[in-house]
Amino acid sequence: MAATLRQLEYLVTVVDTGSFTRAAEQLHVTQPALSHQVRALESALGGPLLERLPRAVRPTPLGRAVLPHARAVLADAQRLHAAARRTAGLEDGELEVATVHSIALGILPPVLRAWRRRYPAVRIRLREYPHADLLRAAMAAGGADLAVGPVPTDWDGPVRELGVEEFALVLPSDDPLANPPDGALPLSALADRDWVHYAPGHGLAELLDQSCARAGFLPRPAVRTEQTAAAPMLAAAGLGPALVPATILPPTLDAAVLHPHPPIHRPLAAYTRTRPDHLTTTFTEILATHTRLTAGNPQSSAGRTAHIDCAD
Amino acid sequence: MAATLRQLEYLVTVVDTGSFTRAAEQLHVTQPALSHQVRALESALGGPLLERLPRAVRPTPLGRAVLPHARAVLADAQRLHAAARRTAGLEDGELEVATVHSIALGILPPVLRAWRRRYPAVRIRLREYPHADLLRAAMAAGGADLAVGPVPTDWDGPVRELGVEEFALVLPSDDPLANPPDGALPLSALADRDWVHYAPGHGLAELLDQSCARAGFLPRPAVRTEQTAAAPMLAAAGLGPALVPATILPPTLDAAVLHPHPPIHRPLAAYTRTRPDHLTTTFTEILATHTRLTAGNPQSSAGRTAHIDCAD
DNA sequence: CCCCAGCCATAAACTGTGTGCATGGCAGCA
DNA sequence: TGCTGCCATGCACACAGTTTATGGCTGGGG
Repeated sequence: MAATLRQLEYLVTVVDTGSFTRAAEQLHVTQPALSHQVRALESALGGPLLERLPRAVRPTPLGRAVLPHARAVLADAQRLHAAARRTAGLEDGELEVATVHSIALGILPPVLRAWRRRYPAVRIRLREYPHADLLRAAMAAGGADLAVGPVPTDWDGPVRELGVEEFALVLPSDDPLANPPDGALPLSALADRDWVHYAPGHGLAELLDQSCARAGFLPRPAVRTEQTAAAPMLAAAGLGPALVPATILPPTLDAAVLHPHPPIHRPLAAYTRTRPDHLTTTFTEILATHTRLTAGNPQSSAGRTAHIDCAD
Repeated sequence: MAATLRQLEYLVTVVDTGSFTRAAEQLHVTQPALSHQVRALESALGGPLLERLPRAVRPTPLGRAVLPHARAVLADAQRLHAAARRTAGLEDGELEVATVHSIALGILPPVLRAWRRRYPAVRIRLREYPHADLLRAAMAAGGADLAVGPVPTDWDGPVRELGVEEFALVLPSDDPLANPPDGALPLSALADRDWVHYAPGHGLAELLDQSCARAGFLPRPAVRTEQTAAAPMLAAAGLGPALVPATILPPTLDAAVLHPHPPIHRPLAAYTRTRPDHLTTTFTEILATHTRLTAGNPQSSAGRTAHIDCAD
């Protein structure tokens, strides 16, 4: 009833070689098999496609009408196979990566640069979420091929741990507390300050609140920003202290950048729902290699580091 | 090993419906058949194309790379089937018609006009030959879908007779023989004239020679033209008498147009190698309807008409 | 926690399709 | 005339596609 790719290939080869016998040789089938398939195609399309002359074949008007389309179908099929090969060989394709805003700002740019240098033809598509819980939910629902963010809770797919992300305190350069001994400052020293806070639902709002709660106070918000990148800028401008991932700080920021004491860390991971394919695996390797994180496992430093709930 | 059209259709439908179950319904197959075919396609292309989520399916990077090509294949296959339908319905396609020069000049133009009015989308491709024997040989060798010309000798394919083509004598208007009684002139009256002849190998050269031989003389050529259409013009200009198919005479020719006596006819036919398809048959019907030929069968008038060898 | 519905995968049996071998018919050539 | 080349047809077999039956997993509701 419907034409098959094989039949179309047979027809085109018969026309190109000018004979059933030569086409059969070229296609490594027997002449009767070929004859039978072309006949079936003629039946499917409603009439003879080829006129069988004593020493040649000749396309009929119907055959001539159909031939260019047959060639197009076969060319498309070849492109399909070529695209599959290229994607498998990391010479084409697109990977969808989901992450939280701060990681998109801090950790991923150098990783994407390295990726682009190594696999220039494979595109990366970024999907950003304001909170690690939203990231996790979206990932569970199929929102991307790979998620990069705080280690997800109750995740039964493969998880690749990347290391821990450090947080920094940002104050104006001329703040009285801008130069503490060894550059470390307890959060409690800023208990009476108004803070550069994050908008409700932003993962770092939750992290800030919890960290301050542990230091015995509730941070009063001077301003709430939805943009992670704005926090250090606002702190530098004197709106109040900000707690930000160290990786998002611009190198040229004119501000005091201090270590919270005790340190505030957050373990990060790359995770997928199912066993990742070659493309996803390769990206994860580049990610692990080029990520500017503190090496180590939060469990091994649990005795000396504040253990925080992982949120963005 | 190789993807099949069916597998590609299955893949695209699963992606478009978002589920194997719905795709199976839409395609009128069972879900396991669909599952099995998509699996086979994944095996053929070297990896998973779809990620099976609990309530959805999601294309993998490989699947996403392949999908546009799969759609292209299916679209071209649809165009192929559509082209076949259109050609069968005389809404598309191209017919190759072989003929001799004089018929291309005289009989075919009004036929092609009528064809174009009736089937505007079906193109006609003309192949012209100087001699009916060349036409016949080319047709035997597959040179066109349909031949229109003098009835071929020893032809075992289908032959459709179209009627007989009359020949006319052309003289200058002021020729002493320009106004014979009842417009008929025996060829012998022009025995001492130099004639507008045709180039060697031109079918009408042979016809002229034979017609004159029957009248008892050999025509001396004043000029030999390769162009059939030039003959009446040269005769009108006074180069000598010309014998031409009546159908090629322009309506506005300033010349004496006489009937040879006895009349010179030539039976014409349309012929194919094998049983013609619908397109060819329809064209032949239009040809038979619109051809400006003398109705009749050369056999029925054999007693009163010079029977000539058919050449162009 | 259990039950149910929805969804996809797998196995086995059956049906449909593609292929090779054998054979025959036709045309062209020596 | 005989031989070769070429395509079509018939039959048997192997492979591919499909259905029926079954099972496993997830999510939602009681």
